[in-house]
Amino acid sequence: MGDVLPVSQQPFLYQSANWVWLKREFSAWCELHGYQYVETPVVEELELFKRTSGETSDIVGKEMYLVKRSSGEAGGDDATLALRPEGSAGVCRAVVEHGLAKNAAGLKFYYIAPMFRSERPQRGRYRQHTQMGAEIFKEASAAADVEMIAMLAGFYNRIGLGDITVKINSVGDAECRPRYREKLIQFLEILRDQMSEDSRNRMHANPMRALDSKDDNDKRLFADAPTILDHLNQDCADHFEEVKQGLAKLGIAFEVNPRLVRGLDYYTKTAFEFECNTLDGAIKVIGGGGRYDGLVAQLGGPSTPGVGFGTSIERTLLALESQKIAIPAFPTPRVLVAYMDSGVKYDAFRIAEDFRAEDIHTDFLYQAKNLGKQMKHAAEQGVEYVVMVGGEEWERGEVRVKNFKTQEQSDIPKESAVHYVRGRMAGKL
RNA sequence: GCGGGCGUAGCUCAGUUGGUUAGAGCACAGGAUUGUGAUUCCUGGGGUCGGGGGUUCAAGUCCCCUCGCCCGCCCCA
Repeated sequence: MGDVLPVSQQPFLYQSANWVWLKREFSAWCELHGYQYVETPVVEELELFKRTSGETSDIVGKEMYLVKRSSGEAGGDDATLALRPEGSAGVCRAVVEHGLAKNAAGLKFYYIAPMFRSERPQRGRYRQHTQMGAEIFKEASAAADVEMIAMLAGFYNRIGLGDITVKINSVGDAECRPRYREKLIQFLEILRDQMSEDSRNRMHANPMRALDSKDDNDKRLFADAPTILDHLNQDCADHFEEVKQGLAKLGIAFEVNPRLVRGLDYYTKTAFEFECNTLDGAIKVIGGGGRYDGLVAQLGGPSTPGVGFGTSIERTLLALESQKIAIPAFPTPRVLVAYMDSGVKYDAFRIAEDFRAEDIHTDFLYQAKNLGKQMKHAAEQGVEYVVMVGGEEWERGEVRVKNFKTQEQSDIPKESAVHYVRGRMAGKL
């Protein structure tokens, strides 16, 4: 990502008002569903990600930023730490470390946090991206999967994003997936010499991903490949069935894609992705997630089911931009308190504080040479009222209040200026 | 990680076969206008020409390296 600044010439993606708004919307939506905020460190033990994401995954294999310990620390110069490439592993680690899975039921967490992957950056794909995610622990029921999908769909809907396609799949579990995997490798072996080099390299490390090849010839070759959905055991099949039925009952449209695979090895049963059709192919996926029933146990905790999702702020903003969805700008001041000369500057300052104490967004210039400058500033900021301090009326204990829209102005006792303006503003509504 | 394109003022860009002190528009600041903004006129501040090295009497311009952004892959969010 680049610098996120309150500058209107910045690209939409990097305007800070957009970020503030999106994060607030997400927090509010999660809290409405009973999720509570968590934060975990950016830097974790490298081993955590190796163990959870899978040694053969691209993320661990070539996209992780490695961090050396300081030379004074035990462990010396070895790069045994890493910048987190994804969010779930750290949250699971915290759940295990604090024994959270042992006592509370229905743990529901959300987070908004930067993730790091060492790749060649391009539009919609950054070395640092910010993920908004949620996780549910200790819930094996398919209803939890349904809530995750419904919640993310509801979030996009809440922020006005349309043209979203929900794709779901089941990737099986530790029992049925290896069986399918063997069968798939057998199928691919026969085509070995005809497939693309990329697919040949992938077929043993991650055969399910090979099926997802973009090569036209591969697509044709793999058309009749066995699918995971035909090889699920009873438990996984029942679970998937309930997810589909649950989504249907909630009126959430979805497509089943038996070739959908996620980039991390720890997923079990449900996997899902959200595509935004107004974005280009490569960056269409703006969010995704799935179930990870083995993850907590893998980290040394009690056997604890979990399901989660993540969505990228960057891609979500690109999606909002592609649909020309207006995001509220930062609020601008409604009142400017101006002063005639520096002798009354702090009197004006105090009056500005009176307005702010009444929750009226009020501006004040620290060093204004003359009233003209302050008027110009008021115009640029689009304020509704200017309160002028100084001159004859100030001697009488009054301030001059100017309605910037109508040009009308009148002198008001200084202690009732706030109530005067507030009354006018309220009357206008 | 692989292949390609682009980096000149805050922004959009110009800059000839290498040749004085790198320009324009917009934006910004000051003044005309010391109790009232939008027009106009005048003046001004701003640049490591992405960075480093090389060739040359001379480099924004040519060569090499590097960083950043963008595009296509791999992969992902």
